[in-house]
Amino acid sequence: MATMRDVAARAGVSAKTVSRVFNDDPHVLPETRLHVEQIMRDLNYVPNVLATTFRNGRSSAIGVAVPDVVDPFFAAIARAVDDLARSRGVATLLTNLGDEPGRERDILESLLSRRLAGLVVAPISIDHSWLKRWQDSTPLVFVDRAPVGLSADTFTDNDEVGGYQATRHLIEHGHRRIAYVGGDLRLSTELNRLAGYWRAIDEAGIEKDDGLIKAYVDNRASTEDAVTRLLDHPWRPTAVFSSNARCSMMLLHALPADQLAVVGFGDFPMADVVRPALTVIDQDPNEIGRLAAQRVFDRVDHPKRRLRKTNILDVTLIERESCKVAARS
Amino acid sequence: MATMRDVAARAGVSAKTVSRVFNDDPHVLPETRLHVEQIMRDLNYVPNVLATTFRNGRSSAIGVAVPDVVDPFFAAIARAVDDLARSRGVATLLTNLGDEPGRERDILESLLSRRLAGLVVAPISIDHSWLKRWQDSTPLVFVDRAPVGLSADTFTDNDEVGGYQATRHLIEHGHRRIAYVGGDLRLSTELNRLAGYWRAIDEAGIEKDDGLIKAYVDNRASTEDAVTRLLDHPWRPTAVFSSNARCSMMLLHALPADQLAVVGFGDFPMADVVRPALTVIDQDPNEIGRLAAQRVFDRVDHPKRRLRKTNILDVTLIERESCKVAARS
DNA sequence: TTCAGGCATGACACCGGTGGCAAACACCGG
DNA sequence: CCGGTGTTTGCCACCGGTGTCATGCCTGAA
Repeated sequence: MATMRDVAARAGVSAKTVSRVFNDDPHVLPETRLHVEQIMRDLNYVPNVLATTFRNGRSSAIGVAVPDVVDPFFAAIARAVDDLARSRGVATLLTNLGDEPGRERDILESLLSRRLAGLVVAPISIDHSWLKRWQDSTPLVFVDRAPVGLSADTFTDNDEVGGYQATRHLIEHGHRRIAYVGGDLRLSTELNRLAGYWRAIDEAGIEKDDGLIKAYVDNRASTEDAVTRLLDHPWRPTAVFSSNARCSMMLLHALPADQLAVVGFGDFPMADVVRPALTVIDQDPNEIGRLAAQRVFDRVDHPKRRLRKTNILDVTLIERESCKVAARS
Repeated sequence: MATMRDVAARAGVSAKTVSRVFNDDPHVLPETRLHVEQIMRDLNYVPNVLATTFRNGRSSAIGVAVPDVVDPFFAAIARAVDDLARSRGVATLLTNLGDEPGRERDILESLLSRRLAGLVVAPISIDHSWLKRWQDSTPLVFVDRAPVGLSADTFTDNDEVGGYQATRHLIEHGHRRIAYVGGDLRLSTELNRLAGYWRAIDEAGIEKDDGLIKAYVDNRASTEDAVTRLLDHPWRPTAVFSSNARCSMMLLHALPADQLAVVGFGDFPMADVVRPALTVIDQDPNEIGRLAAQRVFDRVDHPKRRLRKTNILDVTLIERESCKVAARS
């Protein structure tokens, strides 16, 4: 690993001159430049990014932290951020947050202490007040879920409206007994989607039944359990609103075909290929990622420009077939 | 952003003592320790990881570079690496390589110049000789595809055998006209799967027909084109071997239902839910990721231990239904 | 001839944590 | 009371680029 000083010594110049050559500083004699460039090639010189980053206190890379890259929704967000960053010649460093809210802080702080140019995060915990001290040095952009105890740039979907649309759509197809299957209700996304569900139920004058609400469904076992209970319910539902893509995918595994009408929150690969093709509320993760990355760069380029912090994106219902399963009584 | 020296000044000790407190050095008086810890809390001190990394020339994080995190196969590898690293308290930094082989070097070098503890890479280019100079300073582990022009730890699937098994399986179901649909044939994985295909075809005494080979299928348009051409083929195939999960997923979109029997290389979410459920060669990306991460740590812990570099993992056929579509003539 | 001004180049400090070594002090047995 | 040992703490240099300022040289107008 040759250093700048190694190159300098060989070339018979100072380290600073090598630095200038590398950074295309015009104040270098063409012949000096050529000579130094030759030596750099000879020694396979690669600058130590760490030293530069350390010196000026800021890296050019941006960070992305999502709950789980295996989830196609988050993978798409990460990919969109990467695409935009790449077009600006900036590297992207992606990290999994996992499913333990307690570890979120450690993971994010480990990213932040690398002095990244900015951070896009889809949070899993419910307290972000500790991030305050990082805010003035690093642009933070939240996606999917809003921060708690912190004011920061946020791009979320209109979860309440999505939940409402999905449920409303099932009601319009003649369903009155509509179940809700979702994940962790401490998360704002889940809570808002459930709120939208209740609003649609309420508006249609349907009697509320907590027995149809299956939350904290997040693995195969709990999904099967929820499905069994729903099908055994004394007044069995004819339709289900699945509140996230993970649940939808697991439901498709666990649910006997054509038993219940389904509308899912969040599109995913193959949702249009399964039979019946799944009707979904589409979230457009690419757009979220793109906007979040754009915002990071806006904040980097114009530190004091005032921008709307809270941004709620519209969701759209993609009608396929799963909503059309008959509402047998 | 308080530094160690800020803490030291406030606590009336030297920076070194603060460093010792932070690193649980036993040679600190308990009362000194308590006092310094108090000041650290007061000032919200967070150590600059960059400085430490820079100082000792090595970070504790490991890097993962894959073609595309949206591809569930690579996402699963990344996730498995992350899981193992996490259990050792090591951070993982994930990066997309994208689909331009020419950019691979820049992206990897940008990762490597961050002086990571190790790098797991699923490469997209066909020349890795330039990585030689990094090898003695950073453990490199290749997954999915072997490096070209470089000897390094490698964990790949037995692509040739997988291609053979898939094709053989279709032959056993009575098919004689079997098409191949795959991606970029410059990649060793694709090439080996095709080789396995040819071996099975050959062994069964089936006449070779290059018209049934559709390579470089990598987006929706080229998939539809390939399907159209295959169905219009004078001697139309009755089955398809799809050489990667991406292709399989696109084929499921483009292929009219029940027209052709299909066996795909690589399982993916929903492959068992679509109708007919897709028969696949299963690659177990979790195992690959786990082994690769394990190898990185082995290399870090025991720099001179001798280990088998080339590791080829067995693949297994998961029989579902798509292979059973009748071989109509 | 002289001095201002432009240009190529170099010396040096600095970013922040830490290894190596020495200093300061306590304590012990002889 | 002394040398030796051990413990706590501090000083200094270092990692590798780069910002700042200084130096030396050359050109051209006064």
